Amino acid sequence: MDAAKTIRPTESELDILGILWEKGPSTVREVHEILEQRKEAGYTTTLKLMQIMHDKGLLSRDTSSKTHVYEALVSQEKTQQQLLNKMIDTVFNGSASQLVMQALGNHRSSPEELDAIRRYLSDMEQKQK
Amino acid sequence: MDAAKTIRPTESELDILGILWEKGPSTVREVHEILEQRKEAGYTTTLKLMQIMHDKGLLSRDTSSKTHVYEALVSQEKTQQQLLNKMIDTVFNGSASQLVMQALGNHRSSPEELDAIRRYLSDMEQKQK
DNA sequence: ACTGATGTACGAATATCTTCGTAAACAAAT
DNA sequence: ATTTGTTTACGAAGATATTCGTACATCAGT
Repeated sequence: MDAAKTIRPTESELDILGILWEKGPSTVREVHEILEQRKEAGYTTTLKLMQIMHDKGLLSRDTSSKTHVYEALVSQEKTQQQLLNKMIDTVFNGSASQLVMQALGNHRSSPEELDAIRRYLSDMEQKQK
Repeated sequence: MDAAKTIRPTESELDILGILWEKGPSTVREVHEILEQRKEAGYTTTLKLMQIMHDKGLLSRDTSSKTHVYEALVSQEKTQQQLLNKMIDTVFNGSASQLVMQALGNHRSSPEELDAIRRYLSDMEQKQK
């Protein structure tokens, strides 16, 4: 199956990846400052975590200046797919549409978002014909 | 925030919950037999896991006969919501629609499923008016 | 040169998850 | 009654993840 390695970030790693995807390349302090707003965390904890992620190949690191700059090496899209598929399989009885409806009902999206989804569905319909 | 306890099943626990949601109340052996088809697992491992889940309050247990019968105590819907929200927050930049489109593109759903989603969207539109 | 602030490296303690061996209880079959 | 197979209970080892203290390096301001 996946000769391309499976991406399995832990919870904490995902938190950090999320920040890096949004902010782009960042220092430990920048990541930490955002992380702190969401959860209790010591600075060295964040540092260690990011070092481990670098060891695992999840992050790249630019050490040219004293303060290192980290960047996500795994793509957000691949990770999303990976997690979605796993979730659909185990929690949604294999049905993607079940997941979709749950997601829409839940977090009620803005009208703009719903429109985007409608357009997306129309496109898919076109292509099927 | 969530005075109602947060549900945080582990990976393995989710596998078992998935089976119990689908099959309903089951014995360890029944669960194990299905689990085995998907992954390497020893019987006592499954047993232990289910005992732990019972301790945690994730499963109920009927011990009236020698062979105990377990049942999921956490609802599939609540768990789905919980996991979805977490995922939307960390991996999808807080955008439910981004998740939805990724899910639809991915696992391409059957025409019937897509129709169901369209109907669902129309319903939402109605209610907004 | 000293001080304080900020950074990395490292190691280790803690917590959590996962796996399984072994023992004891029990029932069915011989 | 003894054996065989199935079950639960228990404990502990092994794996993995998380947290943080401490030491050392570096730089800016005094």
